[in-house]
Amino acid sequence: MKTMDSTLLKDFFHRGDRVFLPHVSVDCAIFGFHENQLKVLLLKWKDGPWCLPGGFVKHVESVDDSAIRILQERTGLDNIYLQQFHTFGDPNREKGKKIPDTKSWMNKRFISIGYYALVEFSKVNPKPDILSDDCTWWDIHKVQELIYDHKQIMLKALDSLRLDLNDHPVGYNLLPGKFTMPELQKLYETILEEKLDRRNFQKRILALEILERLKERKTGGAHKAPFFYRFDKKRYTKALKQGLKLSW
Amino acid sequence: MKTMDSTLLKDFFHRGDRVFLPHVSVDCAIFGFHENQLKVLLLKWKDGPWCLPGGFVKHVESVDDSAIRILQERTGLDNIYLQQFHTFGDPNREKGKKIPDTKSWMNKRFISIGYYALVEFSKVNPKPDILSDDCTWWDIHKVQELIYDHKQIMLKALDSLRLDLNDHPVGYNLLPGKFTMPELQKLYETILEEKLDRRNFQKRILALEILERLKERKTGGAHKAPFFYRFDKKRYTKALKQGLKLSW
DNA sequence: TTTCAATGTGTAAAAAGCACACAATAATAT
DNA sequence: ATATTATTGTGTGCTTTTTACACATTGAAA
Repeated sequence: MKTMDSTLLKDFFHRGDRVFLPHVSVDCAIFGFHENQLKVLLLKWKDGPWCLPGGFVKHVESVDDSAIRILQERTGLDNIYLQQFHTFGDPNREKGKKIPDTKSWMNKRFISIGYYALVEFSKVNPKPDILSDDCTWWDIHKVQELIYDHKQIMLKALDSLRLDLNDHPVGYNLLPGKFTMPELQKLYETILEEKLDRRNFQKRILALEILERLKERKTGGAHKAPFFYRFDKKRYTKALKQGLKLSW
Repeated sequence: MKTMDSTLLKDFFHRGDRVFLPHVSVDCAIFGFHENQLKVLLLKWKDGPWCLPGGFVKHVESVDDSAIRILQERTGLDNIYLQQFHTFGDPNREKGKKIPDTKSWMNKRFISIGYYALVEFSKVNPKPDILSDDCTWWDIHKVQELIYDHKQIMLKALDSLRLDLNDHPVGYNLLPGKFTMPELQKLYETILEEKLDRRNFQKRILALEILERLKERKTGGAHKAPFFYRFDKKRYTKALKQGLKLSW
């Protein structure tokens, strides 16, 4: 196994540019929601720093498809909510880059196309890539130094997510199939980093007419049992397409 | 002159990739406002179709700087309002591409980073590039077929501009130093493709507190002379930075 | 059975958005 | 000169949305 890995790796560094476009990469900020906190999926390079999951664009592959492939490989999920948000093109963005093979295509300058993804935390099966030996969730507030400009990319992804909250509903991609109103509110509060009024939040969200209240209540916690809700997939999709007019 | 041009051109096709990154291009939708219409600056390839002004990224140049350079070359202007809005990465986006030199780097697949720019129409000095023989303003509604996916890029730029109207003021970059309220309103109406109520528009815009009314009025037209206004640069810049909360 | 903390629901006040009317005026026509 | 006309400047009441806040209900725990 180890031999195969290192053969693969050597080949990748040596002539990866036969498969992938040189100078172009894709980086993904994958967000999940767990225990009332927004999490981001990070990789740890073998004997190196943490970074965002990323990869390269095949010669006959759209950039969107590259992102989809990368996400599939790291999370095991298809059909992920995905948004391209910015392309990072500073020639010094990979300061400190040091690939063993100095002549490798990998040692060249890369422009990176940033995507953010929203996934259901519990469904993700984190898997490291060929360059890394760890792949785990981090609380977004506990993320320290990341490689290159990845911290900046992550923060811009978060900003974009916040802005998107103004014209897209987001819960469908981050919450389990059924959830309570307080849970949905916590999600919004976490993304916005702002406390919202419980009653007004409920009114606003229900006014979108994309939620369906179930007969079932969530029991187990102390205190009064809240109702479960689920998204009306059809109305939700419609709302996504035509855009909402919220303003948080 | 002709010889020098063709030498340059030949060199550009042959070994332009010594100067520029392969596979990466920048395309710009440059918008201006003239005679109550939104205009876009287009180039016409020698014996070919119309296209957006574009170019390539030098090996030691940020993508933003490439866009700034391209804009400078086409318009003669520095300090242009510039927004990166999307990166176009479909492998078939340049369908029908046919560069004479089949082995040229130019014949390879390109991923294009889209920017839109807002400029003061009257200050622009349109200049064709090495590949084109015409560079002129087009009414955005009269733009027909463009090369590759450039029409789609232009439309997405317009969409992005419309969205940006919700959190940025825009007039400063598109209007002359002093202008009347009806002129500013026409600009908004043109971008939004929607008629607005004169009185409510004025109230909303003035409430932003980024305008300064001058003593002077615009004379010459028939009927009552409207006041001139100008943007308070300081407040305008502040509003740009911190973002507005409009919703058109 | 009482207590506690969280949920479900409603209502009044404030703010923002919207529709609309009338007076003032600069050029033009008479 | 004078009247005409289209456009600008300004205000006001109505409607809708947002915001602030109160009270009854309820499931688990003490």
